[in-house]
Amino acid sequence: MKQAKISEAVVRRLPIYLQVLNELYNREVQTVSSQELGLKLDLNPAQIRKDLAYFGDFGRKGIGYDVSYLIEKIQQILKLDQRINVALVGAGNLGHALCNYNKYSKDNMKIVAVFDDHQNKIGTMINNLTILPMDKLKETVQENNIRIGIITVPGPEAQNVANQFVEAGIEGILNFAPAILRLPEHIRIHHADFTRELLSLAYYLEKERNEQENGAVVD
Amino acid sequence: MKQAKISEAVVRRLPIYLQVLNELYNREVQTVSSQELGLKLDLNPAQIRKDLAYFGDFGRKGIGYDVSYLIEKIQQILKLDQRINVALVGAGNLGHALCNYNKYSKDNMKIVAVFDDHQNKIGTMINNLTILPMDKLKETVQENNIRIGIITVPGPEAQNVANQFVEAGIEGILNFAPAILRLPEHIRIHHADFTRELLSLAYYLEKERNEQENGAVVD
DNA sequence: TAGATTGTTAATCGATTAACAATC
DNA sequence: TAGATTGTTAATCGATTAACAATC
Repeated sequence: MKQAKISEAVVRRLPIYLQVLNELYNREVQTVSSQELGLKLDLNPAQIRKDLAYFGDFGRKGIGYDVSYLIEKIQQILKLDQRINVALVGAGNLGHALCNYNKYSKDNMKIVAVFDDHQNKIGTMINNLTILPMDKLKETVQENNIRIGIITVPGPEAQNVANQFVEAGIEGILNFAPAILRLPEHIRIHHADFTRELLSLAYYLEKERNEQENGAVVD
Repeated sequence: MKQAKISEAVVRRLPIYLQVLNELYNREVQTVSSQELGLKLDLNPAQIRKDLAYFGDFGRKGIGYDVSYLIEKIQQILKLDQRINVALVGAGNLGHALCNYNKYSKDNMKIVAVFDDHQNKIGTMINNLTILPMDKLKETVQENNIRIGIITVPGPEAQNVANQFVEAGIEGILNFAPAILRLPEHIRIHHADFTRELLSLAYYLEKERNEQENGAVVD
């Protein structure tokens, strides 16, 4: 309802709610109940209600939630109602992919600057953005009110890039590099390192496809 | 120590341990304590010890953990000691990026087939892989013992691709598309949808302005 | 031996779920 | 009104952390 300490688990579910709500909106569904959302997302309806109730009374008893109203509210909570400028370092394939995503995004987060330190890339274009050299990072971040930095460089370079982002005054970092980063307390960092997801996925595979008698791990 | 129910939270930390251990290994560090790991990863040392103890007695009292031994053990736990073949659908920039990663990976997970349904892409190469049409998916998966599928197509196509993976007999899916997927119970799905990370990151911006510390708000 | 650090049990903390009065 | 569904409190479940005997 009011200000309580919102746990990270709750915040991480908000974008998921937003995703399914957008799908409903596109199908012109007006109203949805926590039960229906729970079914779609494999979540407990009570959890969904509780999550949303941290931020306000968005639903109507006996009715459910108005889809477009709830979308609007969650966008506000996630600060997507304000323009948030993003910079990206690392103009490889992954960097390209993220910049492309830009074009289709209808929310207010935009990659507004791309950096790389390879001479052959500097000055070339990704979509409508010119790739800039790293020594332009700080001034660009500051002049354009850039608040989030995305790192798509190889692992060993990631810490260095992160440091430069911090130095430039960024508030949050989204890191795609397979690396552990050390950052000051006040910088928020999220990881989008797909190797983590891929390796943990492997854990859940069946024991062995080829039935080759792996002795139980006992010593 | 033995077989207990391992929680997902534990499994998701294993790749992170592996990452930091690999860094230590590269710096030729022989031994590491849970305390040191905890410092690097911002995790409680007791948690790290407990996580590892689910799978065996890997450490030595008074000494710590042997880095290369622990790497080996975690790789076994994650099934990285066996070859795991992966297929990827969606040969865009993101697909390219993941295939490139392949080259540098020294573990046993490999993307061995790439699919796309755009005529202009079919037959062209990514690294050493020829892009195949979707109607070759099932036979390729089955003939090559492919167990994991990666989805890097646009959101609206993702469910369809997922269905085809399931049909082909895949065990797990890593989904990069911004979409909610419905899948049978027995299929493990992990999300690498960066929009989720990016939107939840936005939530944490601008903390400073909200810093007005109003104590216990009760009504 | 003295110091360090594990593996593990017990205590704490936090998150999820159930239940239900309020109410549309 | 009767049926549905919220917001919220209380109960449950699970995960994290502290503490410490065992031992290298």
